[in-house]
Order: sequence, then structure tokens, then C-alpha cells
Amino acid sequence: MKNDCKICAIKSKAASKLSAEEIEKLSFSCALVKFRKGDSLIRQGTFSTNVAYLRSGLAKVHIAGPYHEQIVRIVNAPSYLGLPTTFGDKINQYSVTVIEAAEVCFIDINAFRYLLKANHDFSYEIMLELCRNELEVFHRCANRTQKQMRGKIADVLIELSERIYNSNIFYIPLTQEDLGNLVDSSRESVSRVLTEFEKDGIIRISGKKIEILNKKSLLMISAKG
Amino acid sequence: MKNDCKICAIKSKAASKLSAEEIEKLSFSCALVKFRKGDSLIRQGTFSTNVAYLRSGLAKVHIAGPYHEQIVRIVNAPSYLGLPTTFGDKINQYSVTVIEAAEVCFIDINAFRYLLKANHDFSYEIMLELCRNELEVFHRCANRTQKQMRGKIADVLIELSERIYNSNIFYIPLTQEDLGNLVDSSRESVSRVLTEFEKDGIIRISGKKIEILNKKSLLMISAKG
DNA sequence: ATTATTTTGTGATATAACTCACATTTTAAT
DNA sequence: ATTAAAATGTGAGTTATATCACAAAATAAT
Repeated sequence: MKNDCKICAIKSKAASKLSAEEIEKLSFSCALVKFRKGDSLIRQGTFSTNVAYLRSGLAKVHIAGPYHEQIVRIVNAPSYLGLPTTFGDKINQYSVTVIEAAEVCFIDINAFRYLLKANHDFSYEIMLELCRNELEVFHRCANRTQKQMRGKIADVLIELSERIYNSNIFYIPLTQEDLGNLVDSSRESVSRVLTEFEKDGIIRISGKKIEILNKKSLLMISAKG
Repeated sequence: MKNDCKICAIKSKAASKLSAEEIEKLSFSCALVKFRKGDSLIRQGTFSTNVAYLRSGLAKVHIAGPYHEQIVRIVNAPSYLGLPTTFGDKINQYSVTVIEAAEVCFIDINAFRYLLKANHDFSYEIMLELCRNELEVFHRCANRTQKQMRGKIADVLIELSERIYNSNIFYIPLTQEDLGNLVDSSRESVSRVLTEFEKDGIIRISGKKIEILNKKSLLMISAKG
């Protein structure tokens, strides 16, 4: 399985621009590992010397708040996790947990920095990703604080449907408790809104499966606040 | 005043690592401008081909929410503004407005990218700044959503005192309405908490001047949520 | 298959903060 | 200095959502 790393490196969005020598260097310090739902990739407060490259699957970034935990964002492959940590004081500022079976490649921070230095296209790409992250956090923050329940939940459903699954039907990998942590509200309120939406004919739920029947309504509810 | 740019470049945290040739290139595409309180540096929704380098002064980053505007973070010099825009689709995703007299240097995006390419230390520094921004937004987001009024206001006062002014006495450059937009609550609630704190002997207010008398209390209130 | 555990649905009650309203103070403009 | 405009203080009523409580359903474990 370790040999997969080279493939991993080559297949990664960064690698297409790498020289053979660079790939060689990367492959020595990279190990591909498979994870299941619930596994922890990064744990807030711990020391870290790796960047995690999420090659497939889905994960949630979450931080411990003064009261309850808070899910910061849902991350889909491909993306790099733990960048702030590796640039900064090496103490993880957030946790990352798998929510759908994932393949992850841990890249040693020194190899990662070598890559950044050696390959400008790569470092440019990382900057892009960091900028996107920042904007995404902005968006979620505005969502959390300026909308009320219906709007928040509508927004999350749209995000799952569009950004994560690209389909109007999907299996939601989060519990209602998770959803509450994602929009900063209680599990009960999430439940109430979800059944409300179903009664209004906006979505159809059966178990973990959600089907969006009326996206237009969802968009309106999300926009209205 | 235009010649200041070279000084600006040399004095900037990036420049110490630049070659003469690089500084030359930068100075051609850089103009230092002075701004007053209330001036707009970046306007959400507009097209932009510059990175703004805040050399001195204070600014607020804010976005238009579904209902009210929301202040995302307070930025002090030195720092780069508008990075996500220049990497992305060039449409500004947020506004930046001066809240204390500022000197700003607008760096053409092409020159900026040249710098990133030419100088790895510089691009590394930019990545650091992007990471810091992300973590700061995390923090503010948790603050907004998980604490109640007293905690939110305590947190902002601590931030102003520690990160921005480095003093227990400072002149607050924001109106209570601004503070409301910063912590996502109403102007009235801000006022109530502020007078409450004063009655409790935690702060002393006279006009725009705020003195923190009991930082320990503030820290406790902020931490408790 | 059966049991234990986790997740979900829904009512009743409590509460923090918003809104509205208006007086007062402060700041800016002429 | 005088007036206009903006910012602030504070009460009373309203409201969205949290919390508590428990039943039902679904999932996981033996």
C-alpha cells in the first residue's frame, strides 16, 4: 500500500507539474492510509508534523467551543488539511474527522515545504486553497449568525447537494446533532425544521437519504435569511 | 510621495529579502496613498487588480449579509488586503474600510505575482498570513455564535486592548453600531452590556475612551461563553 | 434475532436578545 | 456659537430558539 504514495503524488493536483526528481523526494515521505467514518485525522491541541492530503472521501473540520463543539466546514477531496498548523506553531488549532470513508496521504512537513519552495505552481495552488478556505469560512459565518433556522438549514442542504454531492438526492453523512453543530443550533431545532421542510414538500427524507424536491424554495429560504 | 513606494517596499516585511532588481520591479507598480477614517479601500462586488498593503493605520473587513452588514475582522498594519480577490476571479468578496488614518500601498496584481514567484520567502510569508486569517475568522466565528452578549463584548474589548492597541486604555474607533456588526447583535444590546460592565467596575468609559480596570474579569466573562 | 445504544420527533416552558420608542448626549457642520 | 445630525442610554413588549422531558424509531452490537 505504501507504494500507492507515488501514484497518490502523481495523481494529486500538485504533481502534474513536478519533475521526476521532485516526485522521488515526495514519495519517500508520504504514506497513504485508508480511514473509516468517525476516524480522527487531526486532533485539536496535539502536535503535528504532517500535512494531510485528502485524496478521496469526506471529512469535517471542527473546533471545541466554549460550550459545544462547532463544525467549521465540510471538506471533500482533493484537499490539504492542517495547513495553518504546519506553517504555525505546529499545535493543531482544529480537529478533522472522517465522515465518509477516506484515503489520506500524510505528507511530512519538511517534504511539503520543499515542494512549496521547489515548485511555484504548487505553492500558488496552495495559496488559492487557503484563500478559498477563508472565503468559505466567511460564508458559513454569515450563514450562522445572520439567518434563522430555516435559512441556515436550507443553506446547508444546498451546499451538500451542490458542492459535495452534485445531485438532488444524497445520503447525508451527518447526524442532526452534527447539523446542529454546523449551523450552531440545537439538535431539536434541526429536527423541527427538517420535518417542516418535508411537510412543505421541499424535501423528501427516508432515513439518511434526502431528496431535494424544490430547490427554488430552498434558495429563496436561504437568501431571505 | 510616489517615491515613498520604494521605501514602502524596502520597509515592508517582504522586502528585506528582495534583491535590488526585485525592488526595482516592485517600485514601478506601487503607489502609496493616505486615507482617512471612513474611506473605502476595497468595495465588495467591484473588480480589482491590486493587492492593498496596509502600511499604517487600522481597517475593518466587512461583508454585506442577507440583512445587516457584518464586520469580519479588524486589520492592523502591516498586512495585505484583498488576497483572495487577486488569486480568484478578481471580484472583491468583501469590503475594506479605514477606521483609523491609514497609509496604503496598492500593488499591481502582476507585480505581486511576480514577487511571489521570484521570492520564496515572500510567498511563504503570504501563506502564513492567509493561515492566520483563517484561524482568526474561526475564532471570531466561535465567539459570535457560542457566546452571549457579555462574553462577546468582553472578547472584543480584550482583542482591541491586546492585539490592536497593546494597552489597557485606548480610544475605540468603532461606534456601538459597528460593535454590534462585529459581534452580530443589536446596537442597543451593546450599549446595555457596556454600561453594565461600567457599573460592575470592569471598565471605565468616557466618550470614545475606554479603560480596562479589571482584565481578569473580562477574561473570565469571555471564556465562560 | 434480540438487546442495547444511538438517533430522531414533538410538546411545554424558559430566556436571551431583538425590536420599537423616545430621551439624552455627543459630534459634526454652518 | 448655533444648529443639525449622529450616536448613545434605557424601558417595555415580542419572539425565535434553547432547554427539558419523554416516546418512537433506527442502528449497532451480541
